[in-house]
Amino acid sequence: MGTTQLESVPEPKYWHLKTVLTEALDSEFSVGEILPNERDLAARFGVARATLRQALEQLELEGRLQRRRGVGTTVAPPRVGVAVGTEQHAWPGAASDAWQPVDCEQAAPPASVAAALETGADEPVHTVRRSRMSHGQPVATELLYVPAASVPDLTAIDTPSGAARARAVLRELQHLSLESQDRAVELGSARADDAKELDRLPGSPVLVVTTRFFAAGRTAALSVATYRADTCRLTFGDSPDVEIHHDPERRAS
Amino acid sequence: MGTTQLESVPEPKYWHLKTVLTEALDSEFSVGEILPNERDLAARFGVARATLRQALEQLELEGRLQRRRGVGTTVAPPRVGVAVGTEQHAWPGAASDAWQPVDCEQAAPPASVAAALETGADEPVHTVRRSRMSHGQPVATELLYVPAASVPDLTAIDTPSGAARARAVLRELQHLSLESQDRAVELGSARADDAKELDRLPGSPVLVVTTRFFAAGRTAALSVATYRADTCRLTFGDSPDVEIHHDPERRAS
DNA sequence: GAGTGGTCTAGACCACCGC
DNA sequence: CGGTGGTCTAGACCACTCT
Repeated sequence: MGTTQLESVPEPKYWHLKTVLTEALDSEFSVGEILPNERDLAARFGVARATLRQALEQLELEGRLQRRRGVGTTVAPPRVGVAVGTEQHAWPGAASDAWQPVDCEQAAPPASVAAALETGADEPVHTVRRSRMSHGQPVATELLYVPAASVPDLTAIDTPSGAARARAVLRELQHLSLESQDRAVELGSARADDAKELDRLPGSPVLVVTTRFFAAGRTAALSVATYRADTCRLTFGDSPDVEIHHDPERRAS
Repeated sequence: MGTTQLESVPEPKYWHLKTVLTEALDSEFSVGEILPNERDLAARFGVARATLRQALEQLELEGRLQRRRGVGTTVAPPRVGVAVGTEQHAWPGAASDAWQPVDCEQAAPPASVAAALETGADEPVHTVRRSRMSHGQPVATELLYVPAASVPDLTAIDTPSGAARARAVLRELQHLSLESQDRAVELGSARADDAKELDRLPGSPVLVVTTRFFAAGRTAALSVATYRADTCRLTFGDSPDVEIHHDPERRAS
């Protein structure tokens, strides 16, 4: 008797808040517009600031909002499509692949990288840093690991430093014939240095694209690219210029 | 004078906590082991429970931990590689593509889907639900939108319902010749129904893979697949069986 | 300096699981 | 039922940006 519990599954406040805010964003706000600050918003919805923030966090994760400390919260533009699968059967650095060489150092790679390269822990590896821009904003950073054995003609003498050295490594790489490659995408959180370069806070969600390049029966290079998950949609198709804008958090059909 | 601020950039507590916990996971714990509960852990580290949870949340996002309400926190196994790019030039449903038909209904799709299908809002669309398992665990759910025009021989009469109807739609799809396809990956948060099927809470981070199938100069089908971001690594390469286990949050080199 | 988002606290209660 | 993680509160202070 009595307890006709139609409210048996009360959805969390932050979830409901997110729904309300999503609808407001769709109907009442335009891209770039700044929202009221968190204290005001929380008061307006009658919740604690922490609860409001939980909703904002998810909306930022979904690419709907952009928050910047000291500035405010703004409505984010639709995610940019970033082509990741077009350079099939081409070495990194070939014919302008949207990446910009930044730096290069020869050092022992992390253990996980050494394992993937199937190389000894003592074998020297060139570590090339590159970055990628889109619409004037940095969208990705990359660490490209190239075993010294893959670029035998490159001596320590004739490689100056910094970007020039990075370009030299990439140039040497073109001499090998690429047999195949291998890609994987997973979710990660930004390291401190990547976060700085991507203009985000450490720990921000990122899409990590790991690519292995095979040549001469070996893993000739390994690329670990870190894309901003909030602003990027990685495209793999034959026509990378399309814009779908599918809502990652869509309402029930 | 005095203030020789070598501590000028104090890293947040939760960040430091995460580092400590990561190292502990690497050295002192094995897969499947259960951690102390959050209240004990927080007390042990001398922080508030909310602060500890912030660290745990990131570790779960990175696939290092698995938390389940009412049960506890356990050390997660390495992410499973899930092949996403092998069915090149093949229709969904062809020759066992790891997906299992669940359901099918004929309804008006969300606006964003209708736009991607370049179909009128009034044109009927078959919506096939499928799910994907790996290692006995559900890893993905999919909504496959097939405009009625793509499967003209399928009448409402001879399609029973549920999984059988889903299979019928997939079977009819094979009659078209697939011209090309298009893929995109982005971060999203799980809808309530997807979350339930993936054994996660609503809002959990997911990788949304949107695939468009082209035939006869049209978009003949649209697939929106939702993968658990904490447990999955999407693989696109020619050899999907490899295991890299690259640490998404790796320490400085 | 004023205003923003980011971090942190010490509590409370709830929803869920397994015994 | 007891124990777990999930939600929520009402504060406080900090780091940052802009003016």
